[in-house]
Amino acid sequence: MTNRSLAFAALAEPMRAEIVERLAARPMAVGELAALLPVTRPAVSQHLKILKAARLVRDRAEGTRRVYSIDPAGLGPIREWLDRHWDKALAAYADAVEREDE
Amino acid sequence: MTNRSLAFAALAEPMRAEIVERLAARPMAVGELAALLPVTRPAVSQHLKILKAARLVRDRAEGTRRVYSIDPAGLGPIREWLDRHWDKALAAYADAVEREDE
DNA sequence: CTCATCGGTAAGTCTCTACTAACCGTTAGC
DNA sequence: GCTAACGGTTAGTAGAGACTTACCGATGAG
Repeated sequence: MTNRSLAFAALAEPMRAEIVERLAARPMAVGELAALLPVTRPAVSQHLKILKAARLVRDRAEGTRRVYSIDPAGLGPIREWLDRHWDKALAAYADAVEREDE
Repeated sequence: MTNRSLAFAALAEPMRAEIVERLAARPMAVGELAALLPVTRPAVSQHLKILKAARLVRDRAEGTRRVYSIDPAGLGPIREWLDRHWDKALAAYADAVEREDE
């Protein structure tokens, strides 16, 4: 699976999207996140594992706690893919309109 | 489910991402798509239904054929969401760095 | 060293989804 | 009207994944 599909799949899950929103506001530890969300800590841990694989979050050790924050790396590929294909679609559309004028 | 989550979930499926890529190159009918992809026509039809619900594709009738093309409408919400939260994350990060200097 | 806290992992369950085969409605040409 | 082509829908199945409880390793305080 491509890294881009990993990122889309990660963000498709509403709970993971909310985790990203929380971490975007400020970095947080796992237990802190779990306390704010309607799921158990292991569930949060599993979501973070998936977000990390998609390079959407990073983590750093801080004593026994692991503080997670947004990783900008995963965003690039999906932004680029979206821009590329939608631009292509618009170009193809403009092309079709032009051809109709003939 | 939000429209944004619909769009992310739609694009998370590799087969649907490929359908989007094909349609970005040029609008196509359902059977035409199915002939190019390693799945049956009903599968393509179901994928298109999901992409249409996410407003990522449109369709127009053309005789008995239905020609599908990219719909720009679904792109906006996800681009906006990505930009908003990643900008916020970067701002929060800059803020944290600044606080460390104290 | 001991014990509590923090967090990742394993096992099991339940729901969701991607797919195929079979069917049905609709349009176009003869 | 009849028939063929096109495509959406249904029913059924196999696989993925989101969640919980229970467990285990690692760090830090006393």
